[in-house]
Amino acid sequence: MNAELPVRRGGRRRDPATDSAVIDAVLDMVAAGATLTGLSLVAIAKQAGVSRNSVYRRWKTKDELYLDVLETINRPRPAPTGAGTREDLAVLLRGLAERVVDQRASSMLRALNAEAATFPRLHGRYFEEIVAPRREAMNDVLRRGVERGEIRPDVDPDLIAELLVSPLLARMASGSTDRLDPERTSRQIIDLVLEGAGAAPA
Amino acid sequence: MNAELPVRRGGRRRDPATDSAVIDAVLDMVAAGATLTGLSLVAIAKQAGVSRNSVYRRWKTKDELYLDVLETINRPRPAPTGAGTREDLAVLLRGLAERVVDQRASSMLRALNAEAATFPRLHGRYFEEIVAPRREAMNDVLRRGVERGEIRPDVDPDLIAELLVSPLLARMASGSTDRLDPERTSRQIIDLVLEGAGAAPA
Amino acid sequence: MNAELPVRRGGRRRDPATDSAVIDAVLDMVAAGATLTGLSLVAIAKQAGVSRNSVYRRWKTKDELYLDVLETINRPRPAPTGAGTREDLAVLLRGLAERVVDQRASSMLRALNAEAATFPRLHGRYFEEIVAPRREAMNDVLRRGVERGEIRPDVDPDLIAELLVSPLLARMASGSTDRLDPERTSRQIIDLVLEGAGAAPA
Amino acid sequence: MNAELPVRRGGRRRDPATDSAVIDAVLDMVAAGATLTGLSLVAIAKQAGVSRNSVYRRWKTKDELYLDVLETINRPRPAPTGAGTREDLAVLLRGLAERVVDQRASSMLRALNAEAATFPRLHGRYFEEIVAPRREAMNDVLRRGVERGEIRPDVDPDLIAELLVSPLLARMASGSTDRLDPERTSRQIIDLVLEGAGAAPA
DNA sequence: ATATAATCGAGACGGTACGTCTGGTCTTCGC
DNA sequence: GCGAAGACCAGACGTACCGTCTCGATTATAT
Repeated sequence: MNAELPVRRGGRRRDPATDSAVIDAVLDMVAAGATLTGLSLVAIAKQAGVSRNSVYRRWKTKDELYLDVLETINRPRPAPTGAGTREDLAVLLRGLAERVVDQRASSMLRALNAEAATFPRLHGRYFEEIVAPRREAMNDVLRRGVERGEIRPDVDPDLIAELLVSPLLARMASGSTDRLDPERTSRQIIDLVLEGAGAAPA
Repeated sequence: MNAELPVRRGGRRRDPATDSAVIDAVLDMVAAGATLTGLSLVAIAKQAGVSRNSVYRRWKTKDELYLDVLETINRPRPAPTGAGTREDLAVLLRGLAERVVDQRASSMLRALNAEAATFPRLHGRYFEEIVAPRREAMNDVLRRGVERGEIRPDVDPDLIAELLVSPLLARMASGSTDRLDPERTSRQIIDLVLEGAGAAPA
Repeated sequence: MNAELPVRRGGRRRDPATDSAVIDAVLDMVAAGATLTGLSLVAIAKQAGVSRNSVYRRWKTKDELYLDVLETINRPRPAPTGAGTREDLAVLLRGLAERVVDQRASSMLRALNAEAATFPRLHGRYFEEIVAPRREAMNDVLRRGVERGEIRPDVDPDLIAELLVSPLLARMASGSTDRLDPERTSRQIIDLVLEGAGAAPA
Repeated sequence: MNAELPVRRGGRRRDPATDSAVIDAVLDMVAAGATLTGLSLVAIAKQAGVSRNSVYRRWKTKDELYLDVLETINRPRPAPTGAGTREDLAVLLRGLAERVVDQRASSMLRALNAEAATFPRLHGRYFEEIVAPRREAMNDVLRRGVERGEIRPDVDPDLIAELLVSPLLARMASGSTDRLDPERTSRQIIDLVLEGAGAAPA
């Protein structure tokens, strides 16, 4: 897990509980309002109930540590069933919504977005490993939707995708994830985007 | 502007250029990636080319200073013309998009959202003075749209509003405001939300 | 007093009490058994009741600080009256003995001798400014003694000097300065060195 | 040699080379300018090319280790021949001078004197086992000298002893043992102390 | 032969101290 | 009075080291 494992030639083993205690501490503190730059390995160690030494031994910089934290966040993404466009979109949006509802995960991601400039490597990794695959999956579903005749072929699919995920992303960014029921909200968004808000001209 | 003005009995006058230099410094540093908690009055003074003393004389805390910075951000909001729903929405969205494109303003707001927990007073003010009025205006337009028969009456208007503004808010949050043409993007969003992405059943 | 004084263009003045508090702290701690290498500016600051900052502002290294401490030790050396060899020697030895009796001074010098290798510059200064002049004075007195016919001309004067001062130096080195009466002990040493311990062959 | 040897029921034997390597390391480092408090078992282990474990297994504290080091220093003391006072004194002083010339031994003793307060037990042992017997021997010789009519009976023998040994002790304390020829210097000191530096009144 | 037992090097661990840096306050100077 | 310079205390940070504990490998004794 840690970037740089020394060659094992003997000596005491690292306590695996320390790793998770530290990562938990990071998530808790960020969820409590800390910024990524504001956090220090020292403060994290204190919160984790671990000696500074043990933290610095594992991660030289905050960057490396946050990478491992990100790894923890990156849960397996849901696979669309292929039953139908509406259902496939629901699977994807529900997956996103569930992450948004997870206070610790969404706080971490919000912080990462806000401080992307300070942690370019971290932000890049986040994009490649978390954002990109999900965006790709969404595109696949939309493409199949067009083939099936369920999605208008004359609209930029990227725009459709943006319309679908932005409400959830915006909530994550603003932290207003209180009254968010993943299942219900996903459905509502999909229905509205597919059918449109405009009144049918009689 | 400043919370506490001393009784003027003589002596040198405060240099008004100092005020704007400091506020500019804050906006520049936040746009450059600084967090609100991470900034210190000392660092700000250095960046503004002003003595620490001059900053502390004007603002006791970061909170007070940021309030004044926020004031600067809060440009007059555009008034819908009333010509038609589609046009009115375009006016509102264009106003939002223009703010999103402004690097310094959008960085400040992104930071404020990310650290809302740390600056509750500030965040409250931001909500009351910037978010609420615009949300109200949007609701007005949608209500009139329903009355005019241009907006479906069977859908929660809050959800429609959310769909309309979220793409721009999400871009602000993620900082990807590069290829954002306020006029064009606003139109695209409105069109898609009103007409829907689903193919009409033949 | 301190090596590097900044150009004064304004700003708060350094508190002179801090200087002496720190120097006192050093003397006290060394007298209490601390070694020169063992002492840290941090510990000294704590003992002096002063912030670390204030210490580091004045002295960059322990070396510089100890130089100033040494300055304090270097009290004016007594001048022989010229009345007679025995009396002149008494003046010099009494001066040395008094310094040996001073716990703080003698502890400092003992420490300095023990760690000469670690503080070569410091030890050099000590030798030049404290040891050398006194050694010179002793030589002058002995030379005059030879001229007056009060000191044997056939013995190396350096050896005589060494015999005179070593008992006091040895006591300083071993720290056994308890029962040392400067006046009485000086006399005894001089008497014995001049007259010899050997029984006159009848 | 080491305080606490485990009951032997099997297992690997301790490498005797380790003991001497460690003790050598201590003597070398002290001779190189280290203080007794400044040395740590860790640093000693590194210098000795031995694992920390092996050091701590043998000595719990620096105190215990230094005791063993002291043991090494304590070479057999020379026995006066009884041929004559002058010769007996020469034997004793030569023994002392030889120890003073030994860089490692004299550095160790100088350090021990400088830090006597920190290592009272160690210093006590040093006094009892090294200083006291030699001082006693010196007193014996002087007492016999008085009986033989070679030493003035009207002078405190302790003062005579002090005069004899102090030049060598002072050199040890100051580290100036370069140009010290044990044989020659001992003779010179004895001659001068016995015959005195004062010119015989014609 | 095969337990048993101690040594040894490597290294994790908590604790402590160090020197640096920065933040906010206070004090002095010059305009 | 204002702005600039800087002293001052408090506190955090990252590093380094110390003494202890834990582990695998090795080496010797005892069964």
